[in-house]
Amino acid sequence: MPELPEVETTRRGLAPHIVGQTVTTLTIRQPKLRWPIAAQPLQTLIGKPLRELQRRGKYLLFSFPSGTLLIHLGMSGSLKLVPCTQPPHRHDHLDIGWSNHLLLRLTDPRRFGAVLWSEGDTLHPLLQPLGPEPLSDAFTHHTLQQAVANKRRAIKLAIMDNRIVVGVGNIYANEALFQARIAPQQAAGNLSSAQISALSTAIKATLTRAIEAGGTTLKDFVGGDGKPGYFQQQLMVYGREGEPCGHCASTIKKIVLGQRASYFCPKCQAKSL
DNA sequence: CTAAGGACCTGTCGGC
DNA sequence: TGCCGACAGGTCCTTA
Repeated sequence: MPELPEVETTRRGLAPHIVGQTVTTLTIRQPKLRWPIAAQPLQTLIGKPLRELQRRGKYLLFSFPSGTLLIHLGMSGSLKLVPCTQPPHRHDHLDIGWSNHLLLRLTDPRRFGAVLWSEGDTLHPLLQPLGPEPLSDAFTHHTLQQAVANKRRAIKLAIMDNRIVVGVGNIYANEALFQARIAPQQAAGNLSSAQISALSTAIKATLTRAIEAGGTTLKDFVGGDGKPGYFQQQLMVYGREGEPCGHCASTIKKIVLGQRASYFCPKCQAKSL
């Protein structure tokens, strides 16, 4: 589920309801996520106000006066606000209760997600190596060019590397490469500066479009089932092995790169060199 | 440095 | 209907 667009949609949906509210309760039902949820620092949040809700890559950052709570949704996580009387289901691992009587409920069947604490103003170690935000001015064709110069690894692996740019998951890596007409297995350092330019533009465009599509379900974050529908949007190649390309009608191919499914049009995204 | 593979989990789907 | 393997939107870590 959660690629950057969904995380951003989640942030926008939650923020108006909980920023400024005070934590009243904290319930950890299943601490075994990717890393164990540390109960001790979290319990000290009771009585504290949420100052801001921000996003860095796919991490949601809940800023409190004493530090920052980080939540990563992994492969299958989701957050929603529910009435404080709503009984939990099987995979509801964490509830944070607020002064407005809503519960922020973390659901994550596969438990690849994470709930972490960073004390005071310290940047959590997991955030330190992260590269630029794809939608910010810190990410340009120049920074991408520099990051991949002389690299032999496949360009798809490079753009999914958080140190080069954050938040580009498997779906959007495939889609952005299609838009930029670059084969996923191309050596990153061999791309022309025109190709790099097209790719950085495509990454921004693809993510922006997806966030806009996700924005249509913001109302569902309170009380509703909170399932954003942005992936209804037309995916040009992802999951379309064997289907005709929307541009040239060639058959979409699937290969595996870094153990992840990679889809591309062998004609539109022909390899060069 | 890079590449490759394993690890963490559950749910769903297709094939037999 | 039931069982089994393959696979899923993430990403860190170890090993070569």
